[in-house]
Amino acid sequence: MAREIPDATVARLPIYRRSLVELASTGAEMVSSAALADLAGVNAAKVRKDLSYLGTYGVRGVGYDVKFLLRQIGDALGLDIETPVVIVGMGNLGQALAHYGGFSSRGFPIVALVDASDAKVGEVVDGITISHIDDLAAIVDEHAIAVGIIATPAEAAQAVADALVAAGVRSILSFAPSVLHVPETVPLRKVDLATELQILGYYQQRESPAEGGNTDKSA
Amino acid sequence: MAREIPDATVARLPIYRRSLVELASTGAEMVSSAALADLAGVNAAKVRKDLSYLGTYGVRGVGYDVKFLLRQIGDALGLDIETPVVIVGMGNLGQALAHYGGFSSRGFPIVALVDASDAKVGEVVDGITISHIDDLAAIVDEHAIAVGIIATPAEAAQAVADALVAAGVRSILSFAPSVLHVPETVPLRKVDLATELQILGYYQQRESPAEGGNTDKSA
DNA sequence: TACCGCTTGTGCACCGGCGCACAAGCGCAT
DNA sequence: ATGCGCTTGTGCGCCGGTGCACAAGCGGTA
Repeated sequence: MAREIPDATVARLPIYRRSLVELASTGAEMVSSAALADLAGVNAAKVRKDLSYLGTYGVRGVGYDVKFLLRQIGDALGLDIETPVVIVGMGNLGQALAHYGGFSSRGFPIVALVDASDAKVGEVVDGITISHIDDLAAIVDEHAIAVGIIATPAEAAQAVADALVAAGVRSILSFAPSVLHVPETVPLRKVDLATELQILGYYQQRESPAEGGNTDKSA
Repeated sequence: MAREIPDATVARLPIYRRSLVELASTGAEMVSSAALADLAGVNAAKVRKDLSYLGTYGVRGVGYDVKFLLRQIGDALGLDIETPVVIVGMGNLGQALAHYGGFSSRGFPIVALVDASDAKVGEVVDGITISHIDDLAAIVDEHAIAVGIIATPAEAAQAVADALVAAGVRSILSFAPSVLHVPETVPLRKVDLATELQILGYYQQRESPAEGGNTDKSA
């Protein structure tokens, strides 16, 4: 049960999952590591090794059971239950994220929106009324919110992160272009749009022979 | 001149840059690797080694010249000139990205917006009129666009990527949750919002003692 | 001029990840 | 029942990245 899954593998599991969902919708029952590797854009050996961390469920000479594998990956990622999310910061990005359907459809329903500006509080976005950040703790508690998304300007990000942690959120996804400090027990991931472009700039300028150095090197 | 900067270092340069801009605005002239490391949330030795790839510009016993370092990093990332960007896909995410000021302010002005839907074409977002995707090649040519941002649904992403490459875009940033294939000469980076949440799900479920396994492990 | 404190630059050992390549093993056909 | 083809599971060598720890070197002071 207490399997230790390497970070690199964890980062790929959602990709496999996506590919498997697609496969399942075509009616496929079984899939080989080579076929899955092709869909996910990675090496076949890597697929096999990654899946072996979930426990071994492949059948030699045949492949993997698509549905079973989907359940295994879902379990590993904790997707068996819905994980409520709050978005902090209702600027352009926050509003777009609120409208973005990809979260809810993948088990991360957005149940609350929060902003610091009185002008925004009370406004309704995508069916949810924006609350004031001062009420964050109560909101997190009420909806049993596990994940906080930070979509504020950089200056506010650390204070928001602190507030989210204090309110009991268990992990954080930040879009703010700043360094954040959170307790070790709170997983934190950062996505910085401008940084991504700057990285591209380097490789583009070099007429790069290689990929842009992403976490996953897949094409 | 033909310095080979490791991928991991390139990914950190924008972070350093951000920290240095902040520092410069406080009037600081010099900065030590330790101070910069603190701001950027990384190890001091790593900072020194990273900067050494730019050529050596630190002074022992003193530190680095903030302005000079900023220029060095800017040069390495190709930020000396503006890099025009086109956004493809004017759904929620595309519109948010169009409004997001962080791109233009960092040397990546958004000069064109494109969509496949006739309903959207002609609409004005953030001062730019949405064009039809069929005109992509002409638009890229006219504005000398170097970077394409894909903000379409997964199904359309590969076709858009192909069109961007054919139109002469030199690098691509994709937000579509799908695997994309592009020529080796075109740097590609991917950001998948739902994937990020799923990864968090794993660590959260494990009451992780570690960070979320980001590309950069900094706090 | 000589010394001292501070900071850079880097050699080195370690670690995680990658992917080749092969043995182990399943199922089907004969 | 036997054998064959196909696919998994993994050992192993390799490579990039990391960070400690130390020598090299600058500037200010006496």
